Order: sequence, then C-alpha cells, then structure tokens
Amino acid sequence: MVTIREVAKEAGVSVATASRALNGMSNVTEPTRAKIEAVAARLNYVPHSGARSLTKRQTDTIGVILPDLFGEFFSELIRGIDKAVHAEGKTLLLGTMHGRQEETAQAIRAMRGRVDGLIIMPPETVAKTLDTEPLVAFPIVMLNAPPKGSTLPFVSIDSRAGAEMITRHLIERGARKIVHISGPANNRDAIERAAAFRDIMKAELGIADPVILPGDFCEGSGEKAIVALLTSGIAFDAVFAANDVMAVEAMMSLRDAGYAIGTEVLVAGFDDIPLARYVSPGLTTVRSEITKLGEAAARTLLALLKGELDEESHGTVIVPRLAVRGSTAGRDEAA
Amino acid sequence: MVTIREVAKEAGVSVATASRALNGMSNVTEPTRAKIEAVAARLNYVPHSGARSLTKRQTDTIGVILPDLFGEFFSELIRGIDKAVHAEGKTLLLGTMHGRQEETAQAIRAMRGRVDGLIIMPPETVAKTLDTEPLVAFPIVMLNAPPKGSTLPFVSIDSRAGAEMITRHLIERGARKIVHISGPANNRDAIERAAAFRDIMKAELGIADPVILPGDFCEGSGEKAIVALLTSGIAFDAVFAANDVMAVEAMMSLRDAGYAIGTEVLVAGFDDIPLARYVSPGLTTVRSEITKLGEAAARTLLALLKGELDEESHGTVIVPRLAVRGSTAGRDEAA
DNA sequence: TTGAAAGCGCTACCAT
DNA sequence: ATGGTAGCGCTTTCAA
Repeated sequence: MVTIREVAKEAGVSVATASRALNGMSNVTEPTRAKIEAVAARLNYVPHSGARSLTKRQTDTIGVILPDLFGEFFSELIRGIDKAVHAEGKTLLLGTMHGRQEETAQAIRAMRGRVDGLIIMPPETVAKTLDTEPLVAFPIVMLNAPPKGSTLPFVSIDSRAGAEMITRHLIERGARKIVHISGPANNRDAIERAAAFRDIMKAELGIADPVILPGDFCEGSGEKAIVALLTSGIAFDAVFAANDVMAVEAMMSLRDAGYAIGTEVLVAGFDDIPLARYVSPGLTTVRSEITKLGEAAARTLLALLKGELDEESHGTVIVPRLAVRGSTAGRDEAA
Repeated sequence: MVTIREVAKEAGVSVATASRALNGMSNVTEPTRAKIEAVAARLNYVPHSGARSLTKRQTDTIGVILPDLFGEFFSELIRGIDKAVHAEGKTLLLGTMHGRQEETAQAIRAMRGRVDGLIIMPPETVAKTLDTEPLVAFPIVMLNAPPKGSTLPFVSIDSRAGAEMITRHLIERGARKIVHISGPANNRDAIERAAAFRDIMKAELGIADPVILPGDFCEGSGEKAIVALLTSGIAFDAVFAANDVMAVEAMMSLRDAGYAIGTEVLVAGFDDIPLARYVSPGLTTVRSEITKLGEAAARTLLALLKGELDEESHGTVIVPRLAVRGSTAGRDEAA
C-alpha cells in the first residue's frame, strides 16, 4: 500500500506539503499541487482513513446500535439514518446486540475510536443504565426510548398518541368490544400503547378492564393471540394489535376462521410497515414514518456533533398519523 | 478520555505491560495483571479501536457496499451478513452508493484503513471495472455479480436456474400465454431471468418470441406493466415478474381489474421476500434465501481474510428453490 | 517478567 | 509557500 510519504518523496516535496495538496488546502502553489496530484494518481494513492481519524480525532463515522435487524422496521430505520448520514458525507457503522442486553455495553465500548457519535435503540429500558455508565463519553442520541431522568437527547414516536387515535378510530367505526394484542411486557412502547388503549376504552366506552392479550411484536404471536381469543369464547368485534406484524397475522387468522375483516371484525395495527398496504384488505394502522424517525435521529446526532443542538430539538417526539385502510371499513357497512 | 498510558502510570507499570495485561497475554505476573485491570476498571478505560487498528494493521471490520437500502431484499441481506460477521466478533461498516454508479469507486476508496475486506454488490456490471482498478488492494467478495473474466471470489444466486424452474412450473400448472415483467435492462440478474424465460418458452411451448414487458424491480413498475398489458389487449394467462415487489403489485392490479388470481391468471415472482407469504393468495416465487446469501458472502470473505479460501468455495452459486403458493394454484382448477 | 522505544499513516503546529 | 517534526493511542520488537 502506498502511503503519503511515498507520494511526497516521488513528487520531491515534504509529506506536509503533500498532505496539504491532497486535502485541497489553499496554501499550496498550483504547479506543486498539480505535480503531487499527478504522482498520487499514478501511484494510485488512497488515503488511510484510519490513520487520518487518529490524528484528526474525528472519524466521520456514525455508529448505530440496534436491538436486532429483523423485519421491515429496522430496514426502514437504517435507510433513514443512512440518508441523513450520507448527506453529510459520513459513513455508517452498524452494531446489533441480537436481542442480548448484556451485549449492549460491550457493543458501545467497541465503538470507541471508531465513531464520532452513537445512535442507540435499547431493547428495553436500558436508557438509565446508559446514562449512568461513565464510559458513555461520546455523543449519543437515544432512539425511541425517551430516557426517564436521563439527559440524553432522544427521538421517539408518540406511542400513546398513536394508540389513542387508533382506539378512537375503531370506536368511531362502530367497534365496541375491542381486544388489544400487546407487545413485550418490558417494552416501553408496548406499555404505552396498552395504557393508551385502556384509557380510551374507559373514557369513551366506560370499559375499565378491556381484554388485553399478550404478544411479543414478533411473527407467531399474532396468530397465537387469535387462537387464544377464539378458544376463550370472549366476544369481540375489533382487534388492535400493538404492531403491524401481529396485526397482519391476526387478520389472516381471523379470516381463516371465517370472519369478514373490515366489517364483521375490524383490525388495526401500529407502525405502517410497507406490508400493511399490500395485504387485503389493507391494514389500518398508525403511520410512524420509520424512515423519518431514523433521519431525525441521525440529524439530531449530527447537530450534536457540530455543537448546534438547540434546546428544542434536544428531544424530538414524532406524532404519528392514522393510515386508514380496508381493515376498518366499518361495522355499519356490514348491515 | 483515559488512555492506556494513564492506566499504566496509575498502576505503576509501563504501557507495554499494561497493554499485555489488558490483552490477556500470558507473560504477565498475576498480581501485576490484577492491579492493572483494577486500575483500568476504576478509570473506566476503554481501548481506542482506531489506534489499535493502526498498529495491528487490522480493523476487525468488514465493509459492505450496496447499491441501495430499499426494501426487504437488502434488509435480509444485511441480516445474513451481520450474522456471520458478528459470529467472528467483527463489526460491520455499511456503505451505499444510492444507485449512483459513480459513487462506487469513491465508496471503495473511503473504506481503506477502515476495513479488512469488502463485500460489494455492484448495481450493474461494475465487476470488470473493479477488477481492473488497481486500488482494489484489499480482499473483496462480489455479491450476485459473477465477474466475467474477473478473478474475484463471488457468491451469487443462480438466476437462470430459478427462472427456468418457475417458467416450467407455470406451464405445468396450465399456463400457455405467459408474460414476463423484466428488471432493469443493465442488471445482470434481470437479463438472466429474462433469457431463461425465453429459453423455456421456446423449448417447452415452441414460442420463440414471448411477451416481455419492461420493469425496474421497484415499486410502481409492476402496476405500470399490468396497465400496459391490459391496454395492449394482448392475451395472457400468467405473469412472471422478475422480482417479488413487481409480482405483488402486478397481482394487486390484476385483482383490481377483476381477474381471479391463481386460477384465471397465474402470477409468480422471484426472491421470496417475507411479503410474498402474506399477500393473498400467497405468491409463488423463487426462494433465494437472501439471508443465506449474505451469510455465504460474509463467510467467504472471512475465509479469504484468514487465507483459508479453498478453490471450490472461491465462487459460490446458490441454487434457489421454488416456493409454491396460491397464486399459481392452477388453471385446471378454474374449471 | 518488564520496560524503552520504534513505528502504524496521517495532520498540524512551528519554523523558515 | 514549504519543510521538519511532534504527536494521535496503541502494539510489538528488542533489551534488560
């Protein structure tokens, strides 16, 4: 591998001058620069980013630590982050902890010296831990985990607002006996969505203790919940699943069980993954705009790095909107 | 940030000893090691991977350059790569060229000094260029682009075999007037799939010049193709799209136009993205096992880095299998 | 077993 | 405008 030193020697200048020329600094004579560039091209010189990072104390790399890489949610998220990061000419270092929480700390440590800042989406409520960990010496933006008592900047989706909207929507469309399929018990979003569901059921219908079936956000749990529901004999006229994956599965299971989706039984999800519009009927859901979420996180971090993070963008809460489709056409139309 | 020097000083040893102790080398007295580790923990020392990479001339990072990040294909691919890479304790550096071919070379250069090796999925037939480029001084594995006249190791899916299978399958299920929606004209996979389709139509049905509609693998083009098809008045009883995204769209469009999918008109795709099994009827497609593809690429690169790449694994061609679902239930059953 | 010191490839400061 | 040189934080000979 040819280094800058060889280029300098070959061009008959010092490494300092070579460095300046190659980095487009102004204080280099035009002929000198031309010669250096020619030599660099001839020798096929490619700067060693690692070495450069070491001296500049800046890596131009953004690290992302995700709980997992499964499904469309993460792919959309990464796309959003990449979009913003790439726009600033920086690169993306991807780390996951494969669901294992113990790996989080290690994953973060491994980032030291490789990235300028980190976007972390903790699997659960690791936020507090992170804030305590003194090792967190570099800029961090939390994703979807509004840190309680933490001072870390964050970007998240307003799960509560979304769940409220959708529950109201189901009621408006004629549902009265709504069943909720929740996410993991230790997941903040899942908890908020379930709580919001309860609140609206109480406020709008006076139902203090609505049916909530356990789920885990993953494939398999939507179907399981429906099987349990049907077996239980509980009466229902709508299902609100805490995310789209479960909602789609629930929809399929209900359809297979002979229910007419959208009229006899309304179904709604949360996230608006691409799949939601392809199933039939289309799935009514809460549009999180995942890509936007990723972009916002990246932009917050980028601003933080530049020291331009103003107070108001310190914490960004994205308020989702409804995406109404066929799965909640309405009970009235069933008649 | 605390460096190894501070740890050494605080522990009353030389940096050399500190380094050895922290890296678990054997030639350090137990008490010395204990003390150093205690100090490191107390000072919350985290090694600087960048600096370490520089001296060791090894980054423990694998770079991946993708044409884009859109859709499930790439998310599954990344997941596969990450799986293999993570298993070896290495990290993943992600680069994309956002469809712009000019960015490829630059993206590769930017990797110098950051990664030990590269997995590249060129948008088109950049393989040759890459092989020529002398800058490619580090280990590279090509993804899905069997380099013509290139000596780079590669992993790819046998598009031809897959397309042959599925065309035969459609014919078996009673289709005679099959229309193909192709991918981008400059995409190798797209070209091979179309060619295989032609060959089988010729061989099995004696149709030398089957209808092939242009597409681009992306959302929008499946629908467009169907609109064109319906407008043209061309007779058809099956549609084989070069990838699932277009196939699903085509399916929806045809259904909206009043066709019974799976009986009146058969539809098939290519890739087997998760979505394929959720639409209804399920989409018959070619199972590429994208995750496996990513894993294989990563493993090839890892072996290459270890100097363990034997001749036969130099080029891996994954032969896909059919995933038969409702969208090709069969024309016979229509009766 | 431990320490001193020479780099890894580059940038940036201080001279000239 | 150009050159010499001191690091960036770490690993790794070479000596002791």
